[in-house]
Amino acid sequence: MKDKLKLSMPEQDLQPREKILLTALELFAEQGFERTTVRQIARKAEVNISAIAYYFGDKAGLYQAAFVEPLGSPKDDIELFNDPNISLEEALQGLFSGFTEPLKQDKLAMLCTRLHMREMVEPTGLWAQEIDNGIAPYHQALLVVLKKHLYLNKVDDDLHRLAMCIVAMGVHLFVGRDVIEKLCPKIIAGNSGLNQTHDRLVMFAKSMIEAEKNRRKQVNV
Amino acid sequence: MKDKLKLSMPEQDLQPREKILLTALELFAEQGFERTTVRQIARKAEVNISAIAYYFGDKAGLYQAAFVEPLGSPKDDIELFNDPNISLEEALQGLFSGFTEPLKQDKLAMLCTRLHMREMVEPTGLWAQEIDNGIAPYHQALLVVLKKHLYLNKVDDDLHRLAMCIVAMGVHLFVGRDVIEKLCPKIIAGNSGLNQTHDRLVMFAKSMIEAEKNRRKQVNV
DNA sequence: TGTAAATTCAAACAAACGTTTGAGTCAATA
DNA sequence: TATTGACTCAAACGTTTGTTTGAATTTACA
Repeated sequence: MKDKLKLSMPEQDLQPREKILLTALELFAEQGFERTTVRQIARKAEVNISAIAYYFGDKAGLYQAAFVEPLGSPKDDIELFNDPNISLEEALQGLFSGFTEPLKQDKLAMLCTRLHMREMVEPTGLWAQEIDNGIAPYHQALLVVLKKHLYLNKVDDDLHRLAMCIVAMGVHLFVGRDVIEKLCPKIIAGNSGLNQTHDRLVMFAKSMIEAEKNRRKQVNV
Repeated sequence: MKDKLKLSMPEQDLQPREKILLTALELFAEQGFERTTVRQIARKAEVNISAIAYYFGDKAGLYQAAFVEPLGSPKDDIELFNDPNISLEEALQGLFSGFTEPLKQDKLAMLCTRLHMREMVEPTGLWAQEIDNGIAPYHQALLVVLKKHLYLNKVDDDLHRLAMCIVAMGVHLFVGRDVIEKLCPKIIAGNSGLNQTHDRLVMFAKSMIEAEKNRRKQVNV
């Protein structure tokens, strides 16, 4: 196992390997895999091109490392949902924190999230792995919480629709970032604005769940 | 002005220019600008490479043409919102139809929408133009409808948040397509499934608007 | 200090990219 | 038939891409 990556972001006095990794993470997250060249990474990281091959084999290996290494496994977050005593409010708080917290201060977390979101739209090949290990368990955990709070005994398509719409609001904070920054930047800029956005997401999610509950009540009469 | 592009999708017996344009639209929409090569387009369209330069100047010109030509201006859709007599229900129906209808049968409309959504995540340079001409007016029109139905006299950040969350659900049908197809494909496959998704989106949006209305009521006591 | 491994470096590599060339083909017109 | 303009084609262009090379340099350890 490699040493745990230093989480401090001042990108100076880092070991070459870490400097490359963080620079690559930033460029991949901002520009995507194709638009980012190894020369650009090497230049910005102030290392020789061949250092990339030396440490990571090739560009794809670097991408994979940037994708996997900086963040630990997301299982901790998922266990949050598995707690049977968790309230709906708490579950939603935790869910959306995964989207809003990275936008606050932690540049590393933000870049990691951005990269993972990008993989959703621009699959590079790690996608199949990511959807199985990262997204699907999350979706399943959310389904379990929703199923419980709607008093259902099986997951149906409409529950999938509800889960998808709830997650969509969080995803959009990253996917639609450029648009948001142009149209209403304040809602993702600064801690207070983000906290307020977080509260609204929770509120909206709760209202959607309530609406779905009512719809099912009406259908079952 | 060029002749209007034929909207029929059987890609045979088309003029070379149209064949290139439709093939490029498909590949750009599926793979993005960078991953799509002019050779790939030429091969799939069964034309010589240099035909692309002949008809469109260069790759960027072809992309621009594929981005702009197939769809007319979206002003018709926006005028839908400007009707002062429109109900909230109708406005939301119209809004989400813009996302669900292209997924039904119309392959051309679906590719166009996908390409425009992709531009949001992977800006190529047309982005600034698209956000000004395509997205911003839409967002503004939605804000007007929401403002009216919440009885507000000015647009504030929380109204932006509401609008963003509503739009996010529609956008996610395209941005998260691959994920959806893996986790719950039925909600975007087939007309009946899409119709049901459409109805849920409207219902969720209405519940979010209601929640926001109640929140403001509580704040103002 | 001496030796071997680890790391860095400038340079070159083949392949793929977008683009251009110039001869060639075809249909229409005079 | 001769000529023009629209269009097609195989081939080559110059760049940039990711990758590799092999010698230099630094580091670690006996």
